[in-house]
Parts: sequence; C-alpha cells; structure tokens
Amino acid sequence: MPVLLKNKGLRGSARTKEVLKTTAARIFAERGFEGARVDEIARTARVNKAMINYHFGGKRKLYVAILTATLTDVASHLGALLESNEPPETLLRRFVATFVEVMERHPTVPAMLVREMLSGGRHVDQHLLPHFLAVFSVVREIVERGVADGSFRPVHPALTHFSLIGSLLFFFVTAGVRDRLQREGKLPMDVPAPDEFGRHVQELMVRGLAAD
Amino acid sequence: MPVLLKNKGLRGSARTKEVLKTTAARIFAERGFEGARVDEIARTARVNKAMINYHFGGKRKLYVAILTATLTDVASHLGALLESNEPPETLLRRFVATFVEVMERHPTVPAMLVREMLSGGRHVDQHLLPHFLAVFSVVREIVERGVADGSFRPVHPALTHFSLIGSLLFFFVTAGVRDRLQREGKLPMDVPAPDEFGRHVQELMVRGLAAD
DNA sequence: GTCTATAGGCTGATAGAC
DNA sequence: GTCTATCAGCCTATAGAC
Repeated sequence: MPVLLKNKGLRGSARTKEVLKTTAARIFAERGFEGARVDEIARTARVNKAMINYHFGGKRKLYVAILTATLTDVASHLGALLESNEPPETLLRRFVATFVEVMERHPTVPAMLVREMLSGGRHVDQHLLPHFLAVFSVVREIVERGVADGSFRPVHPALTHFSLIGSLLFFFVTAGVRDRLQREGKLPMDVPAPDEFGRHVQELMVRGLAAD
Repeated sequence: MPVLLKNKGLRGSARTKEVLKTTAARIFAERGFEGARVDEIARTARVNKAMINYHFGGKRKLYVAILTATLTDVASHLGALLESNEPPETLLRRFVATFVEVMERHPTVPAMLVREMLSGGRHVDQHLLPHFLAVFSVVREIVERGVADGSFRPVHPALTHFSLIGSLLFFFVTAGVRDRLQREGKLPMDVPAPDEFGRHVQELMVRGLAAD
C-alpha cells in the first residue's frame, strides 16, 4: 500500500486532524494567532471549518496542540545532547548544528516561538513553560560545564543563552523577508543557507567563549 | 509655564496625536497589529476613538506613522557611527552600546520591528524598506572595514549582521516574558540589565571576530 | 477638534441534517 | 465524522451634532 508523504498514509479523522495541524501551523507562523483566520486554515487544508471545533475544541486549542507537539520534539532533541560527556566546545558546536537541523525539520517553530515570547505567553497555558525552560537550561548547562573546566571564559550562562538562541532564531525568523526581497531584487546580498549560518555561529561562539 | 513630561507640554490636537502615538506604540508592540484594538488604544490614551481616524486616517496609518518615526531615529543614530574613522573593533563596540541605548529610549521598537519581519512587512508600505536596510548596512560596513584591514577574520558580513542583530533584538524582545516569570517566581535566574548584556555581546563579538 | 451613536463587515463558533 | 446554514459578538470606520 503506497504511503503518501502528504498525509502520512492516515485515513479519515486521523488524516483530518493531521492536515489541520500542519496547515494551521504554517498559517499561525505566518500571521500570528490573532492574524490567522480559521476560515483560511480550513479552506487551505481542504477541510470543513466545523472540523476545527469538532477535533480540537476551537482555534486556541488547535494552536496550543500544535505548539505542544512541536516544542516537545525540539526540547527532547536538544536535551539529549547533555547526556554526552564530550568537551563543552564540541557540545556547543553540536547544539548549534542540532538546533539548525531541528528548525529545518519544523519550519514553523521559530516564528511561533518568537511570536509567543513577544506576546508574553498570552495564548498558551502554563503547561508549556517547562519546554521553554528546557531549551534554556541546555545552553546554560553547556556553558557552565565549559566555565567549570576552564575551557570557556567565566561568562554569564544566561546571557550566553540569549545571544546564542537570539542569533539562531533571528536567522530563521527573517528567512521569509529575505526570500521575498531576494525575489523582488531588493536584497543587496546573496541568500545564505541555514547550515552555512550554523557554521558561522559555531565559529563565532566557540571563539567568543574560549578562555584566554 | 510648567512642562509636563507626560505630554511634552503640547496642547490640544498636538497633544492628542502625541498621546495616541505613544499609547498605540505600546499596544502594537504588546499585541501586534491584528491583536491591537483601536478601542483599547483610544481608551488607554483617554482619547476618543474617532480621533484615530481624524488624525491618522485609520488604524493602519497610525501604525505606519509610528514605525516610520521610530525607525528614522534608530537608523540615523546607528548610521552616524560610520562617519567615524575609529578602528573596526571600537566601532563594533560603539554600535552595540548605541543599539542598546536606542532600544532603551524606544522600548517599543524591538517588538514592532521583529513582528514586522515575522509578517514579511505585510503592514507597511515600501517606503520603510530603506530604514531596515540602513541598519543592515551599518553592521556590514563595520565588518567589511575590519576584514579589509586585517583586524577581523574573513567572516561573512551579512551572517555577522544576523548573529549580532539577532542577539540584541532577542534580548529586548524577551524582556517582557522574563519580567513576568521573574514576578511569578518561575525564572531560575536573576534578570539581567540591558547594559550588562551589551557588554557581554561586545566581548563575544569582538573576540569571535578577531583575526587569529 | 471632539464627541456620540451607529453602520457595515467579518469572525469564531454551533445547531442540526446526513 | 462531515457538511450546510446561520447566529451572536466584535471591530473598524464614519456620519453628524456640538
């Protein structure tokens, strides 16, 4: 039996739920929670509008379901890095590479994540907080290990977290505008590939954190 | 004649326009263009709702007026740095310090800027594009000077721009959530001050870009 | 310039047939 | 589970009095 990539071989209601989630994720990422229209989500997904309420219980619950699923996956992949005993510099490089990989696999995550922070978490319940803090503590832990074993300067782990995650998220969040300006010929540069940017950040951070 | 800080000593319609702009900027930053309600803007500003249409011609034009005014100021302050002939490392440090200062003076800019990038510039006309590109070219120019005179590694100027601006903007954009989590006792860290973060980024970038 | 009242359109959600 | 039809509420904008 052939399995279509588009719907992962699901049938009936399972397929409906899945296509609603993937479609809605894209629209929420592009337009934000308030900017997204349930009518557009349903139409794009080729699913009846009433199905959103039947399967998820409303626009907001659909939004939360998407964010929960994707953030769980992101947090687990990044958290797994800490199980390794490799040197902090290597861990840091692997963190960046993994982050880039995960964001390419979940292209809607960066925008939804940043939008949610901008709104101060207004659209989600507190069940999602641990996932946010999980990513936070991965960078912090790596930096603390490096400072402890003397391979990193005595930097502030939290500030390092902000600068690293900020760099990475900003790149993905601006990908849309870059592509548009590129198409319109208004961008005075070549559009960089995500893994090229990843290597740039790896180099920048490893050198920036290295002990004297 | 006493001048009130709150309304800059303006009277009548000038005061109305000013208070509408400052209030709306805060609400647009917090909730986004779609999430903001003209009713809330007017009520918070203690101004009649109809005044938004009378003075600005509608919600969208008010939004554009705010973004134009603030971005013009930001771009001019950052662009002025390039007139100096100081060494690239010094310029880079001054860029970071100036960026932090300007964002503290315009606390609504980071959120509005990032939201606009997330939306792919959907809410603004193309007149604002030069302001965006202006900030972009400042970092690029500084990096190009450093690479040219051998004080920086041969890094990609655009990638350096993304990592630097991304770090800085992310810090300010997440300030709201940090403060909230701090108040609720859910934040496992001390809330860092903007200038402390600025010094962290200066050190990180200067060391990360330095030639071998 | 400012206010009140209201129009006019859109949006999320649901009732009920199949 | 899915569809159609429809509602009730909200939101921006404006007309018109002062």
